[in-house]
Amino acid sequence: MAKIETPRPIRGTQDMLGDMADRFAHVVETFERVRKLYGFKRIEVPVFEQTAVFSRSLGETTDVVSKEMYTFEDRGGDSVTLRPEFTAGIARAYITEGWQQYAPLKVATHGPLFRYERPQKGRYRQFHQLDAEIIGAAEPLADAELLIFADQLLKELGISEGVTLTLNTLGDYESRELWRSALVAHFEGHKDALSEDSQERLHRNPLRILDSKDPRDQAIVADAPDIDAYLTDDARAFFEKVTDGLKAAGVAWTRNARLVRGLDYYRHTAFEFVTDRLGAQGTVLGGGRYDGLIETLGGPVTPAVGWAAGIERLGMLLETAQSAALDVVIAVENDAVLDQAISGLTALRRAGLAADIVATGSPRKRFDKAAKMGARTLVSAGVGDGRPMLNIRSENPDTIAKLDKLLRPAFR
RNA sequence: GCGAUCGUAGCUCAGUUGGUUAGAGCGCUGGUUUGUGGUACCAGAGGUCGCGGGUUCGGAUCCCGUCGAUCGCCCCA
Repeated sequence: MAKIETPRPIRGTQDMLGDMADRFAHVVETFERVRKLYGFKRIEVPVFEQTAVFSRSLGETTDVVSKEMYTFEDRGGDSVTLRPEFTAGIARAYITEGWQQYAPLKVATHGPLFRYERPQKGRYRQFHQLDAEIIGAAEPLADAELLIFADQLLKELGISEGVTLTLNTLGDYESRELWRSALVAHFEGHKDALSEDSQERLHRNPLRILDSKDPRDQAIVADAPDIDAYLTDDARAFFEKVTDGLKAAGVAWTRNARLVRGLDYYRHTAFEFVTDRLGAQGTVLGGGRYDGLIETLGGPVTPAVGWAAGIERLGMLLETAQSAALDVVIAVENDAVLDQAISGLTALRRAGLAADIVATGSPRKRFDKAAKMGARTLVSAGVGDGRPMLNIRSENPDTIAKLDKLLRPAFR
């Protein structure tokens, strides 16, 4: 017989057990709790969509569309794509499901996303994000609320230490175009001194030169114009109202005039919560206002703003894993009382206690094995003088009384 | 797509300038205490040293290739 070869996991996917899985669950549970405090409705949207949902919304950045999406043909010959982000799918649902009737709509979701990239620290091909959006709200108050929500989430996760909110405005359409022209003019003037990558970016995506890591670009970037000089009065007023909201809520932030978004449908607010504790992947939560997107997908002109956060990255920042500790573990030291133990175990669980049983392997070793499981209370079940015996080991008399009441009937 | 580092037991890792039957801890299985015991003691199972080729009397160790992992570049919706 030829040896059966076990299929390997797909590159960039993860199997989680123990510590990482506990961290993951804690992030999601915290998000679900906080999102309700802000009145965000839970929604579910498909994991895959017609490719057009994403290719149309991502538009010009052809690299992303052609190389970095999981796109394939289904049996009917339709091109489908595993969602690489939440926003486009939610925007599509907003249009096709008639959610316009609920505008302004505050929604939240979480789940897996897929991007065909080389994995590295905090970057996977199947990864997971939390997502919050406000659709149909043009006021800066919506931006501020989303940011205050994000801030509270990070604080409740206990990871706000060492994480800073960096904020910028991309202005309205007019401001943005003026700024872009000024930037291109500036970089054209220093074209020869730019890195090869940035010379390429100059044609494709000039705003991206601003966050180049190449030291040759840094000096030129430092002298590049900020958007401030090009903001229209409306755009300036909008940004001020967002920051006023943050101030009123006591949310700290720093201006990063170099923070940009590659896609044209982004307007006004752009933000990232960043840390230096995750290697090259410093963004923990990011988002912005995308007033142009829904129109791009064939919907009505609809203002919207949102953010997403990597669950894995948030999990990595948690101080300690919140493992689900057992309340009780029962060591069955004699198989003659196995039925009694199962009955008692069931009674514990029905009473809402987290309980488990050790009833396999050498009976003599079961007690030690149970002790290693780290339950709050250890119970041994055996036989003494020919009768079932129960020993509840706890320092706390109340605990003993409570467990005895639940377990004793099974052992009579 | 590019670069650097790394692949030895289920897991975490030792393994000398190349030298004879490849090691530890944890985990797993069994045994020991005539015992109400808190991670003990003893033993066992488990490895063609990622895979393929080369150099050599001899390769886990050196060289080449390949696959995989990690971290970074590009990209970052």
